[in-house]
Amino acid sequence: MTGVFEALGDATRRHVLALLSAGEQPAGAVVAALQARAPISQPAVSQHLKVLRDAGLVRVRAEGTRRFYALDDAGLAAARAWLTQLTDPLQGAAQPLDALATELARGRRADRARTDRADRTA
Amino acid sequence: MTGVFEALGDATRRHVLALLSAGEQPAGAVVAALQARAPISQPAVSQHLKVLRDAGLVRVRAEGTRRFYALDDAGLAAARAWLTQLTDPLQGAAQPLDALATELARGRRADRARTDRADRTA
DNA sequence: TCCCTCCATAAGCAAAGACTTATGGAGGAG
DNA sequence: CTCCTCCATAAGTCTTTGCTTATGGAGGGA
Repeated sequence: MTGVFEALGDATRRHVLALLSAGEQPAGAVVAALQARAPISQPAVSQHLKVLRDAGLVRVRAEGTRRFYALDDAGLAAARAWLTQLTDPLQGAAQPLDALATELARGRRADRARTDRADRTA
Repeated sequence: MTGVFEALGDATRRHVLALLSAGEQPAGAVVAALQARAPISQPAVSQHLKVLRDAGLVRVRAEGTRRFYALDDAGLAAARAWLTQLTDPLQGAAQPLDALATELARGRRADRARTDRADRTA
């Protein structure tokens, strides 16, 4: 949970998150997607994924030799909560409900997720 | 509007935003508050305020020789919107309403030092 | 077994950025 | 006008960090 905004501060990492918003993906797919946009090496992407992991913004699931990355609501909810609290000081109680709602939405989408294009504003 | 998350990526700048969440403050007060925490020079704070300004996270109001800084919902709403869109792709239409709601809350709080707030995201 | 693919870590480098001191303009008080 | 306070910008230093190439472990297929 440390360094959530530090992790979000990099455009490449935000692009990774946007990619994963389309659903769970193996590290190799993330590398390929980023390289389709700008030249970047595999280790560089791996390092970015580590930062996102340490920040609690993504989580990994190992399957054979592949590592599947997906968004993690732990960090995302933390970031949203901090921003919300900035303007709405006592929104603390409503936060868990909001987190639950987005979690449900994410899980639903993850089921039918496919190799769509994902190019959100970064 | 460019560089919202880059601006949020620095802990000192986030501390400035937290300070301003208590209400509008002159630059000098921000400097004093930060120096009460860790040694930092006045120009350093001024540079941080510039970054926040360029990111649309704060706005300035000149009064005599003082510059009063306050939170700006332009950047804050943009950040929240990006995070929300990451997990809830279809929330695009509801976003403006949310921004309006927090804007109203902010304005109300600015009038009175302390206020109570309820509901939203039922 | 050997090899090949997938991915993470190590080490070094170069660009970005956060900090410093020095300076100067703008506005109020005397 | 003169001085003094408040604040922003300039210039330079030093740390941070994002990138590279090199390497090696883990797992699957032959």
